[in-house]
Amino acid sequence: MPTSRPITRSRTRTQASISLSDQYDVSSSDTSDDDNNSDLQEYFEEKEKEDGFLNDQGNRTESENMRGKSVDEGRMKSSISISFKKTCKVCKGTDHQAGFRGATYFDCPRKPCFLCKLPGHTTITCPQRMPLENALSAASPWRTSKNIRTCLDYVFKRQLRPNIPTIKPAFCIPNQVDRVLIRFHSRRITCLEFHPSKNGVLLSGDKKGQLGIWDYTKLCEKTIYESVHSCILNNIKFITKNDGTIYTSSSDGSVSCTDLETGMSSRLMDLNPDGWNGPANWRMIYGLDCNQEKGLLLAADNLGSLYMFDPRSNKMLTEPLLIHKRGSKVVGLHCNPFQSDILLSCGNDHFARIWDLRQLGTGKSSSLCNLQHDRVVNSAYFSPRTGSKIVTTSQDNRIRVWDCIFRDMERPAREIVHSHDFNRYLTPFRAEWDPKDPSESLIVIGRYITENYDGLALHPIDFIDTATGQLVAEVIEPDMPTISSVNKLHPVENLMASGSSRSIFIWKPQKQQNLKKQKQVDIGSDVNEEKTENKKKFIKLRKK
DNA sequence: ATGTTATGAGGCC
DNA sequence: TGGCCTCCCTAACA
Repeated sequence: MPTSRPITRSRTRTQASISLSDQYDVSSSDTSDDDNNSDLQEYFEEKEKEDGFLNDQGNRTESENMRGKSVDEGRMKSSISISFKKTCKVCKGTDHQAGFRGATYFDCPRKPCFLCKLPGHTTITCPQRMPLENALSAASPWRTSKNIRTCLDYVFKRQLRPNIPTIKPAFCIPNQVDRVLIRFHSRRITCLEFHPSKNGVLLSGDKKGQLGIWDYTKLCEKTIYESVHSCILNNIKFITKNDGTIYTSSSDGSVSCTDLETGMSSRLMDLNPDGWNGPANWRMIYGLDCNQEKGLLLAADNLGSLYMFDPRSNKMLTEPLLIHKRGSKVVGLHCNPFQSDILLSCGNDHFARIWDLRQLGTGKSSSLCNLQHDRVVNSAYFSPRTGSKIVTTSQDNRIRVWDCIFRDMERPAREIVHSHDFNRYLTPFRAEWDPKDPSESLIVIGRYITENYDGLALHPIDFIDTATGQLVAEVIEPDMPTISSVNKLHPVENLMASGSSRSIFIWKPQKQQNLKKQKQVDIGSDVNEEKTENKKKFIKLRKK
């Protein structure tokens, strides 16, 4: 049985960079799995091949099931009296097993596809699983509705048309790890933000409410402020670019203002002034954004309400306004970069909604537009330059793009199937625009399911061209086996910061970009190895 | 090495 | 509406 191959990819690095693979011997492989292989395991392998578990469709016919069962039982009876058949952890069936085989994950064939949610196949054969070379087939075609509805036309139409370039420049992908802060935070990272004016400063928040400040141009200059919040730090925002003050929101129900130099923070707003009165009464703030023109802060809580206040006078401007279904969490807020009175919100009620702040205060609290999704909307963002497009990330494993917010909003212009449907314990995935792309079409988002790269199970960071639905690049790092759900592109430089578990990675473009996926499906190898080799090494390294 | 646990949303009654 | 159960590629720590 072949063992996993060592990492052979060569990479150039800067002097200051940290490379995990420099710190351990990648060619010395862990041993041991082969010896433990029981007859039973071999039998399961054989049977899977016989039964066509690995067939094209990933389906099993009824007769095959029956046949498998009887052979199975016959064998078990002949050897032992107590049945200890291995069952599928998903459906508890006994004739197959879901899970990793080497670096390739096999789904339970009896469940709908984990990627596109449709029955009849698994993720391995899913037609929506985007290969880099042939990605066009992955996205659904442009949709046009006959019912063209004009929305926000009065704001955008004239100003924006001339600003949209006709020639699309080549994308520049930061696909090579430049430097890393391993275990910088004590809990998983929940948000990242580049300082808008201080070069090389990256701010990060974690699940515990701690704020991290890292000058990545000087590797050693990093600070953690521990007492900014008491639980999940959800957002970091600036009101003025040259300010040394940041505004943060948290699941502790507060919005804080923190001085970056001193770490002194003050509460601007606290939805839980009486402390903990049980989970039913606890309020959390997930959405936060600022209206740059007016210098206002907008925050939204877990019960569907929006709060507007002036951070200078620390006065609430209006009563809390219900902008999503009562009792449902508002997950995100985003002010339009071109017209900051236009607000985009998204929430657990499966909607993203567009609002005009000028109409909110006058008691006319109906939204301009409601964008329906099939499940929870993790994020919704206006495009960074013109604000005329919207990208949303929903838990139904689809990224939706609305192309022109002053035209047809009935349906998204494009739906891209992409794996970001997570169960608990992860920071929600959010597709974000590349602020440097003049065509406003490139987005970045981490991927949940693994891909097999030269025998390594890795979670890539995907760059997708929303104009075509094409997967432009999938960025991986052999030393990063964890999921990178927080990804932030630098507003000016060709850099990306990504938060993966407790570590932060800074990525830069490779001189010669090699975007071709090095994929090897090694069905049948390393059958017993649940955790891949690189994962084990990463764990070892972190324990040092 | 293996078990535990942090936790959220959907679905059912 | 609320309580209870379930859940598929986690990650870190006992």
